Amino acid sequence: MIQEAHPALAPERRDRIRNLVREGGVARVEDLRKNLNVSVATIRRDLEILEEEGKIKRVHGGAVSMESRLEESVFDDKTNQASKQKKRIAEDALQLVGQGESVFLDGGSTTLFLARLLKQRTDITVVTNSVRAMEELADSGPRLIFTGGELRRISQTMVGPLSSAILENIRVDKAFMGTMGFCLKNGITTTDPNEAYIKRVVAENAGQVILMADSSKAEKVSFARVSDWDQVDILITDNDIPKDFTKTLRKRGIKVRLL
Amino acid sequence: MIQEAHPALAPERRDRIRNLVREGGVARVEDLRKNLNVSVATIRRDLEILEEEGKIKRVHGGAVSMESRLEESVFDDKTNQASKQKKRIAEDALQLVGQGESVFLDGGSTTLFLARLLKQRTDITVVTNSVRAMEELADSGPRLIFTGGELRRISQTMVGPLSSAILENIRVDKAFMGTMGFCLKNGITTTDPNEAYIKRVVAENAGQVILMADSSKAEKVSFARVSDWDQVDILITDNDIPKDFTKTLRKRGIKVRLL
DNA sequence: TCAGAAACGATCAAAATCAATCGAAATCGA
DNA sequence: TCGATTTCGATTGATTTTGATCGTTTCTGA
Repeated sequence: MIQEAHPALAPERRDRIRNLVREGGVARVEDLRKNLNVSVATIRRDLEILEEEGKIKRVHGGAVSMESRLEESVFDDKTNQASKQKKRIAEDALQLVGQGESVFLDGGSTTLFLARLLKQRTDITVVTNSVRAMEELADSGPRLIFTGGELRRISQTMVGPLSSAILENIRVDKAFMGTMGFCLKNGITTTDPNEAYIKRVVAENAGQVILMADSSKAEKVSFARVSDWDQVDILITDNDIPKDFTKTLRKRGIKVRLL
Repeated sequence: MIQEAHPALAPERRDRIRNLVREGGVARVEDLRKNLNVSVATIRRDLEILEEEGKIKRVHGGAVSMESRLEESVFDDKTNQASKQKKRIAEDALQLVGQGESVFLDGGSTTLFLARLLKQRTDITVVTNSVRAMEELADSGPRLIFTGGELRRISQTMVGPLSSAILENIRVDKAFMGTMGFCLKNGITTTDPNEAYIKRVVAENAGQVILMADSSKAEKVSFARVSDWDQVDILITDNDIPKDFTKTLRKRGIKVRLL
């Protein structure tokens, strides 16, 4: 084991605490102590400071993160089976992103996982209307273009006519989309007409449209229609999807990737 | 001991320190000493100088870079005198925001304070190109329109032609702007031409332009010219600004609010 | 509700780091 | 070359940070 030459500098240590708390959503004092190799007293003092700065909130036994709504999803994700599915889908989607390409990410938890994976890829350009995806990539990562527009708080995405103003001016190689529901008869549907409209505009200006949706979304129909299947090039989903569903789509010329 | 050809020249050494600190985000005195082969006293003196120049921030045991990520923690340093000033300016600016108005906030620490205060105001519309301001208002608060465009990471703002595409389509009652420098002769200046361009577009489409800048920015000239004084309607600054500066501006029809 | 366990805050002493000072060495200008 | 000035390194006392201890508070399960 490498003997730690010097203890970490105080701000450095606090930064690490902050990240640990944020990544896990919560962190115990004891875990932080082991992780950073300092006494609990130091951890407590640091937590006190971070609380004053509003970065975390102390609770008995540890601290919870106050930053980035983004992470709260990860929080209830850990145990959640569906999010493991989403993560696998995102990992598969990552392989479709070629060198130097430009990609669009819409707002949704599945594409958010993909955003996280794309952080390493500085060779590409990411276009998104998702606040969370942007936050994920704000510090470092690929070239980032944000659509702007009016904030729809419930989904943390940018929507409306102003958004499409930018979208109409750009063209992406691949558009990665989530959805609330997809079925053979009604195509792709989602909850909000504004969201649907944005997705439609993007799809029209994309080289390929890649739909990322786990099988729980299959045969679900939501309120607002996004598009028909002929707009979709690739569907990434999991094995629990009905066999004949896959067959029909493939017959229509859509590539289906099962995980 | 190895015969060092020449001990590094002082400015050369400081440059190396600055790079080491920036690369690592942080650096401890002891490591710098070993690295540069000088005494700790010298390192300390150098750090002192670099801190005065604003390149780094000293902390117990070393220094953290002001030119990167960890800057953020310094950013909302409550004890910092300059940020108190900025807060006061923001509080004054808040009083200028009328019922139901639409306002623009640019990217800068002063306007960020204002964003924080505007969180309570659900009656207004906020337009911004600042990621941080958006994050501040993402959860709740006023109607929020984000300009979009390409992310400029160093300032965490949206810039470029795509940004102006949206900006040209909207009109705000009041535009609140920060700046890097302002002087009587050269008007308003900032570091980046892209930023400057956005500010200029906004100013043209705003009912009133309100400049928020503490007195330390007075008579400073930066690289990129934003606009002349005739674009500005109100300047909010503090009492340390030279008397004749105020007088001249008022003569030119600009309202100056001193705090 | 109560008792044991865990976590907490306050306090103090040790260690690390810092600021101030002084003298030596290098540099500069005449 | 000489004196002045600046830069550097070493020493010392002051300050800050850290870890350990101990009494108190909070949580948990019976």
